[in-house]
Amino acid sequence: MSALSKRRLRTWIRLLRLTRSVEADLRDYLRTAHDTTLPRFDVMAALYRQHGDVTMSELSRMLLVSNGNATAVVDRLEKDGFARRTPAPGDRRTVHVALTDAGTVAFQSMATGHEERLDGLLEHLTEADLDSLRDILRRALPDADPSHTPAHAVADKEPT
Amino acid sequence: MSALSKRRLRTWIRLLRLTRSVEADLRDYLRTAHDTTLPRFDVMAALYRQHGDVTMSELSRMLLVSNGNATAVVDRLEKDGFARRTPAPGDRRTVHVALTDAGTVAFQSMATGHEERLDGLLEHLTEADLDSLRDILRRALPDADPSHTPAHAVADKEPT
DNA sequence: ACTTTAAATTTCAAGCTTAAAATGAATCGG
DNA sequence: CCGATTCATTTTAAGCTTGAAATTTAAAGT
Repeated sequence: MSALSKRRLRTWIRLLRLTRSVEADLRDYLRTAHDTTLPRFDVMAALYRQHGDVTMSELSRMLLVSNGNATAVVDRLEKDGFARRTPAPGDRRTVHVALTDAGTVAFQSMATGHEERLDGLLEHLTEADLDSLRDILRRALPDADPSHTPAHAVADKEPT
Repeated sequence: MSALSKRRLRTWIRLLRLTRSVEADLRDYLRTAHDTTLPRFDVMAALYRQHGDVTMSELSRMLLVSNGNATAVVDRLEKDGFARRTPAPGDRRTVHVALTDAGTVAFQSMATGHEERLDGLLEHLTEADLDSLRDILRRALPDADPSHTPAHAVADKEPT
């Protein structure tokens, strides 16, 4: 196996190390400060962004999780009063999922803390680093489907 | 919230998108080609690297997973005959975990396929990209503890 | 109308993961 | 030696996640 392939493996391990430790910190923040979890937050973020009328299929595609998984997390959010399912008019197979008012309020507070926390975790990344990363990640995932945006996505409509 | 903080959030989302889709592909490969899972592979990779005498605590630190999680995955590997627990001489609290011969053989074949697969997934990353990424990821995780190497780590003793 | 095919969602079993509590063992200060 | 603390691991309960099978509905094709 080529030296380049070994370097790719090393880089992949580094990438995993970063995402896992950042996720561990965010998970901890969400648990202690908001008594919630990362998967719940991800779903709420996706619902908040689209504000309303997201189908279960869209949800699982956005978050890159299985359809059964989306069902389970939405079930729990619904039980907590943070999300609501409504039958889609016109197609009885489809349901529309949305945040409730309580869910929206709860999410906004979570999102602020989440962004602050993340900002601290990535404080050593400069504008130049973010530029490079954007280019590199684009190159790594050339077939990126915008509907695959995996959660957290609270921010930004600004030009990339 | 600052524009920089919003950019950090966007970058984080991109990073997650990449790691999730790469993980999904590797998971699929391991399942179809080797009838195993990513967590099992990660544990086997850690054991293979150290070849022998890894404690449960070291394992969970290396993989950035909880101690209870390490227990569960090692339990299953042991049941499959791929890993072995032996009491540590001198300290009756501690156990040493190692791959069995069968585990070693199985792992080597998985690791080859895993590296090839990953090489394909990251084929668009050039040497220059890998250089940049190494520097950026180092900056992002300045307190990186080398014992936190999260799995997969099969390759490489070469200089970083 | 009827069969087939595809689509959206849920259900299910198995496994993964975490945080917290429990167990058992070593260590340390008195 | 003793009590307290710390350490290594396992256990437990709850929740997460997947892939596959099952349901239900819609859309075609005949």
